[in-house]
Amino acid sequence: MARAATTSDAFNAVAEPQRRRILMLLKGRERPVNELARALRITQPRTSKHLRVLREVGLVRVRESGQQRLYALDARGLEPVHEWVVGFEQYWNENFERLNEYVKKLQQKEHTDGNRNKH
Amino acid sequence: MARAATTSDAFNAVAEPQRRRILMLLKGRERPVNELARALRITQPRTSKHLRVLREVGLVRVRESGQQRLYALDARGLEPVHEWVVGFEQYWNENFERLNEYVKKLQQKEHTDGNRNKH
DNA sequence: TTGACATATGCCGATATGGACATATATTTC
DNA sequence: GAAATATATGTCCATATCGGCATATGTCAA
Repeated sequence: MARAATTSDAFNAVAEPQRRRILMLLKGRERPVNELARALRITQPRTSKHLRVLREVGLVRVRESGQQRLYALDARGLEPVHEWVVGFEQYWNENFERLNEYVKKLQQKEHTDGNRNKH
Repeated sequence: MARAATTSDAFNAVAEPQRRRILMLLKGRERPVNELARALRITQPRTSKHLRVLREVGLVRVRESGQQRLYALDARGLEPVHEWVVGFEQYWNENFERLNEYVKKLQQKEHTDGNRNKH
């Protein structure tokens, strides 16, 4: 078996930088494929393929509008990613606090040493 | 060019389910490789390889302890992922609100129709 | 030194990837 | 119907992936 398919879940889908950019471009308003391709400066087929992945994991919806297909963000699929990563928020904050404490200790130590030298 | 290397950034690193589990197991306390392998029910070499990826993107730190190598979580690398996905939080909430509005409109319409039928 | 234990790495195989290109499909316009 | 436009898809390529297995490396203990 190789790597899990990108189409398997949102985690894999957003691992691709271009796809992350597509999702960001779709914030607020829906857009046709060509507009996305131009904005990303990538070919139209490539854009369509990224959109297909995003469609398959449910991060975008399509709407036919004449000749065009308008893609819209459906951010709900990002909730699992959000939940997962939020579960780590305390840990990087905690690390930050530990670092602060460490720096304080260092400063205290320096202070003590300085005093020792004076005696 | 093929798919972006998993070692390139945190987004790719956490796209792998086993690696996400490793990070979750490392919440709170550091663990040696074999313990992780047993917990995940995967082979030790596979575990070591996942840990290597996590090490290279800076999501874990290693500490030698005699025969063992203790891996510890370094969650700071998850901050970019957090920031990115938080930027979409409003959108799934917004969708939720839109759904609510839609339901309200439906109820209003039903109410109006009900009244119309009465006349 | 030898052996037991813990971990990392190298190689192989099957597969999925992202990109480029050509082309199929669908819609609008003339 | 034919041309123009918008999009999707199929094929080919180079490469990276994850997994298994064997094995190298490193550490401790007798």
